[in-house]
Amino acid sequence: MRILVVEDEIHLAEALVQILRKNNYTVDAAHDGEAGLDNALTGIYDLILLDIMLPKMDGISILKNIRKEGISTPVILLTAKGEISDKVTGLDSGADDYLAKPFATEELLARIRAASRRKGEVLPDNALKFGDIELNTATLKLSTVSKEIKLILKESELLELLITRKNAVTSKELIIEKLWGFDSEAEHNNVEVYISFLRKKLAFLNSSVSINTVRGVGYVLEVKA
Amino acid sequence: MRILVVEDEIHLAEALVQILRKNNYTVDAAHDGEAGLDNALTGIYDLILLDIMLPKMDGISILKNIRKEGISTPVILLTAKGEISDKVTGLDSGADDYLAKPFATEELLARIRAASRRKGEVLPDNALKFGDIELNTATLKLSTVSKEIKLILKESELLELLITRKNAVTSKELIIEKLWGFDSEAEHNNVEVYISFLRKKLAFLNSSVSINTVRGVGYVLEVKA
DNA sequence: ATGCCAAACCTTTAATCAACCTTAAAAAAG
DNA sequence: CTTTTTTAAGGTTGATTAAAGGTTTGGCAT
Repeated sequence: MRILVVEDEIHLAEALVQILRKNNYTVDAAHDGEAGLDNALTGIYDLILLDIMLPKMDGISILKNIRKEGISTPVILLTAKGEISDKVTGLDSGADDYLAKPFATEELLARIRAASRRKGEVLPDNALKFGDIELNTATLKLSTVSKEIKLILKESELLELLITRKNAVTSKELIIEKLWGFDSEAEHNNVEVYISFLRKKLAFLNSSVSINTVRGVGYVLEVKA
Repeated sequence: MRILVVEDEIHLAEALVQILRKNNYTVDAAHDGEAGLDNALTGIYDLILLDIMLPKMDGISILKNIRKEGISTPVILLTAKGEISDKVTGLDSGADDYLAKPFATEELLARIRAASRRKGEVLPDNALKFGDIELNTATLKLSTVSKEIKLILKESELLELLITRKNAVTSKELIIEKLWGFDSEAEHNNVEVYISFLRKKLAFLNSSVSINTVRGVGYVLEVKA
């Protein structure tokens, strides 16, 4: 269970990190909004503790941003005492919970347990989201809200790679290295075949996600308008 | 963007180098503390990944040393998992961030982006700017604030060359060498054709950037008033 | 200076070539 | 035997090259 703490007061941040580590969580900290957003966008976290007042980018903007990117990691907002409007805005923006500073350690831990429990009900582990699709790398099922289709292992691995690298163009060489191994005999055509398979399944799902070819460079995921 | 990796575990060091190169960073590696300090003191790096436990000289000493010399290159410390005291010491000594081993590739990249952004570098590594245009060499898209157009690979490579050499006149010979390779059969006319293609696309964008011909010498970018 | 010429350069298009796509079938794995 | 992976082949698309004709430039003779 990996937690991201986004808090600019170094003192409080360190305290949080220590408390959480002591309770067997893996913890990373970011001390301003931009760093927090960057970390959050990696999608590797199971929970985010997010201060609202932050340098460079406020917590609400971060929250909206990560939700827009399809990342559904539970977020607990840390609000200054009594800022009710903050709380409302936060929940509207996709927060799961809020916690007024100062707070008791036990309350924090309780809310974390609650948030992660809630998440477990909604989204299975190993689920990756991009646009309107969700890929479960454990069950190899690719789904939209209305449809679902089974992938085979290589298809899932390929799509997983493309989703985790959604901001970059992924070359066939990299794909071969990741799916077939460093010095395999696999040809470009192997990649093309699986790209073709995936496209067919995306079409079947009527997904707005498509795989874009950048000739001479590689492939990149795209959400059609 | 040039990164120095100081890490004594050859295996991890090599992995880091490969990952970073693949993400378009220029990377050098040092395998012990003294070599690391020497390299760091050159001041040519935009970022340093610094292991704490190193033969000959530990990472914290290196860090203090380069800060004492007035070098403000962002430093990300690589710490063994859970060594909080390391982290505190590290931050007190002038580190920008720390990363616990083992770490996810994406997290590493995110922290690098965050660190370089903090330093003032805003653009992703494969975005090049000149005048009112921005070229993304990964997606091959050329854009102004209002418009965007797709380039093909050779066009992008050519424009990239012109942008990186914006203060010099770039000869057709050099262009041929860079885009077609050392002893290719390519003619001057091949270059002229792609220059023509690029000019057409710049015109489409209504960009203030134009490609200036210096007769007998080569081409140079220019921003119209 | 003026006009002419040759060289350098520009632009467009058609043909060629390489990258990519798709499908089917063979081979391998389970 | 079924499912997955690999190989293979033909088709399609789009990039590259080559070629031709037009335009600009600068040198040079007048």
